[in-house]
Formats: sequence, structure tokens, C-alpha cells
Amino acid sequence: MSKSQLKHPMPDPAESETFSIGELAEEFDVTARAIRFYEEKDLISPARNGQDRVYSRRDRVRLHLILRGKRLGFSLSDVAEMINSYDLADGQVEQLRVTLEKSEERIAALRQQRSDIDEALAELTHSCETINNILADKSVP
Amino acid sequence: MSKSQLKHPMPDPAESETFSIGELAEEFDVTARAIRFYEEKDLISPARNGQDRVYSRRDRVRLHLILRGKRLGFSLSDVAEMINSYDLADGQVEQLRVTLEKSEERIAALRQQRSDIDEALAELTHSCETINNILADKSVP
DNA sequence: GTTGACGTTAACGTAAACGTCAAGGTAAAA
DNA sequence: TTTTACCTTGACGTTTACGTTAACGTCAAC
Repeated sequence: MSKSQLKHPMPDPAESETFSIGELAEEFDVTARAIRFYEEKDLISPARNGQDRVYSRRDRVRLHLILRGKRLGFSLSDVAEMINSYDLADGQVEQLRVTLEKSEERIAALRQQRSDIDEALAELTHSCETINNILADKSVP
Repeated sequence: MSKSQLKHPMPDPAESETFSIGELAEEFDVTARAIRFYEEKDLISPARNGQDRVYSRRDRVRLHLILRGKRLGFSLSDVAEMINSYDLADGQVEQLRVTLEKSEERIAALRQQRSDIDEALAELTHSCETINNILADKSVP
């Protein structure tokens, strides 16, 4: 199914690069519901064509950032803080500072998690061994 | 406040080793609410003295197992499966088999998590470096 | 006879990130 | 014209592990 068959073709055929919610959903493999949810949380604010949402390239970048943030384990409110600080007076620098700070926190948390996991793994593998031994004994009394 | 001052002293002074919910809560540093919640989820079934719950040593062991399971990242329903399989005809062996299986699953999941964390750490440390470089440039133009 | 420490049940609240209807609008293709 | 594809808002449901009242019972001590 080509783009010309879709309900929402390019508004300006001379190209101004906009996207429908469905296009973005498919491209990034998320549901439209999720994207609307991000909007509800002030992570993204697409333009409107009547009722329909119209996403610019900038919006698309934001969505990309949101998903990257999620992948790295940030909460949506963290992502909101990072992304939205972009729109402040200071712009760039402030956004970078916020992101840097949150990233460092995240790194610390991840390191902690990793050591927790290592502990759990040690305990689990040990108990598996023990269980295996018991079971071996029981089956050959 | 010593034990003799408590509302619920030993029912049998000749010792049969029972515990109140508050005692267990304090010993294991969980709230009484949590312990009742575990009961609601069929993880533990203390006897009653009228309205009051009376925990045996066996109940105490179960609680210990529950908390250990949680610490290792099992869900309460996982823990329930493991613990409750103890009460089946086959008893011991079946419980051990269930626990072993779940533990192996858990180990696999933890390894996956760890590698996810490692990936995220790599990406985060890299982006922190990048940001630091940009900020350094900006402050010394 | 009341205060304090402990216990009870019942049921609603919380956080995160959406999923899942319901009920409908609009436009383009067959 | 009807079907099909895509969109909308609104609102409740899901999951996990409890927290948090509310309203009350009970006993020992002062």
C-alpha cells in the first residue's frame, strides 16, 4: 500500500515533511496509544489538522529521544525534564546539563543494580547446585 | 519492654515456640500489613488464637523463604508455587524440582538483564563523554 | 477507668505505562 | 454507496506489593 493511497497524504506536495501518528507508530514500532500517552504527559506536542495530529520532523526527533530514554531505563518524567529543558531560554546548555546530571544518576543506579544482580546470581547458582546434589542423592539412595 | 509485658505472652509456658505477627514483623523488618498480605496470597497460613494470628516455627521458616525469594527477584506468585509445592503428596522432591526450574529461569532472566544494563551503561557513559566535550567547548569558545 | 500497645477486618489508594474497549468522525477507494 | 483505513476522545482495566485510613476489640498496667 503506497502512501498515495493513504487517507492523509502530504498536505503540501512541495514537501514540508510531516507525519501521521500511524506512520510514526509503525516506524518506531510503538502503538498510537503510546504516542498519545506521551503527549498527555507533555513529552510531545504535535500540530493539528482539524482533529488529526500532525507531527513535524522535530516532533519525530522528540519521539526518538523519548524512546531512547525509555530504552536506557529513564522514567517518562525524567525524559520530560530532559527534553523540555530544551525549550528554555538558555536552551542547549541547560538541556545538556540536565541530561548529564540525570545520566550520571542513572549510571550509578545501573551499577548498583548490576551488583545486586551479581549477588542474586551467586546465591541462585549456589542453591541450584545444592538442589541438584540433593536430587541426585534422592534418585540413587 | 520485655516479652512478659506484651499482650500476647507464650500460650504454653512449657514452650511450643510461637510468634505474634508483630514479633515476626520486627524480626524480619517488614510491616504486619505485608505479612497479612502474604497470607491473603496463600503464602502462609498461621493458626488462630481467637482473632489473633499465631505463627509456628514452620510459619516463620516460610516467611523467611518468602523474603529470600523476594530478595532474589521472584514474584510472590512464583514464591507461592515454590513454597506450596512442598505440601503436595510428593513433598520434598516436587518442591525442589519446581524451585530448581524457577531458579534456572530466573538466572537466565538475570543474565539478560545484566547484559541489557551493560549495554545501557556503555551508551550512557559514551553520551556523558560527548556532553562533557560539548560543554567544555561552549564554555571556552 | 482510661491509657497504651497490640491486634482485627474491610476496602480504597498508589505508581508506571500503557492496553482495551466504546463510540464515533472523515475521507478515499471499490 | 458502502467498505476500508485511519483518525479522534474518554474512560476504565491491568499488574505488583503493599500503604493507608477507618473503626473497632482486648488486655495489662497505672
